[in-house]
Amino acid sequence: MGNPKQKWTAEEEEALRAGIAKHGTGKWKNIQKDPEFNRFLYSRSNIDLKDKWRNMSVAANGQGPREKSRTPKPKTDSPATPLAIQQAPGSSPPVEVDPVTTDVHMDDASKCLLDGKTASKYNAMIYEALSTLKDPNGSSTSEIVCFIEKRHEVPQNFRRLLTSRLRRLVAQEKLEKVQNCYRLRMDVLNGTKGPSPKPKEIWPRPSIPFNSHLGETLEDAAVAAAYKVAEAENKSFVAAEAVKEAERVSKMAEEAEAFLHLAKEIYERCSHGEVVMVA
DNA sequence: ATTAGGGTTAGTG
DNA sequence: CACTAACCCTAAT
Repeated sequence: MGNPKQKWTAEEEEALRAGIAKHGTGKWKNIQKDPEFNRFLYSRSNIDLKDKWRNMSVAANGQGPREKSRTPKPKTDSPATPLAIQQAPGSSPPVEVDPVTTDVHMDDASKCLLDGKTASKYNAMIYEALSTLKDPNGSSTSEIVCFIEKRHEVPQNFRRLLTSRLRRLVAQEKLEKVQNCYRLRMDVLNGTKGPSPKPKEIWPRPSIPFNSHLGETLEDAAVAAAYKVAEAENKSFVAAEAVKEAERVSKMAEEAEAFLHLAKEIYERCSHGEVVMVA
């Protein structure tokens, strides 16, 4: 009972970030066991780390906090490469195809236990409700609950389940949330759920809580070095991204200039009375 | 043994 | 009451 809820401290969060920078996402146990991160994370389980990272990711994803516009959509790195950072941008499919998008078939009889299929079932109900209600501004939780209750038998705590589901679907970019209302996303509806709005894969700020007094012991020094390496790796990754962006912008500039040139030429000719056809 | 992801609950506004 | 963050459960690997 003396265990209400242990809020994550900033130090723990930083340790987690640093741990991910060093070991990669998905290596929760490694991070947790790492003697140095363990100094901060000893009271957290690998599952706690995973959950926390998920929370941080979601917060950075949706319309959460304005500050954190980072989009760490981490994909497990290949087990063959112990190197920390080696993620190819555009290689992770954060939104997988949902097989129940249009399936609204559900017999009341098929209500068993809350197995893995429950989620899809609820998803289907939600899609059914939203696609029937067709409210351009979205439908509120209550409206959705009402709709579903009329058509299906639902458990007592359904509202809770539903809000949880809705939240998840929003996080998965399958639904849009405006105000307190939810609606289907166009790209999901059209089946154009292409690889599209894949946010850039930038790691969360790798700033690490360095101890100012480095090198007290050999171990400390080693740890400090590890931190440095992790940070450097992160920086190089971010730098690489920046270079790509710069190249893209410069290309755009080139194109714009060419366009301007063309416009000038046309203007020139027009002012000489020529008739210019533009394709 | 661990991880990923769905579900539950305490805490807050 | 709605929402979020921490915590729990379990299938899958």
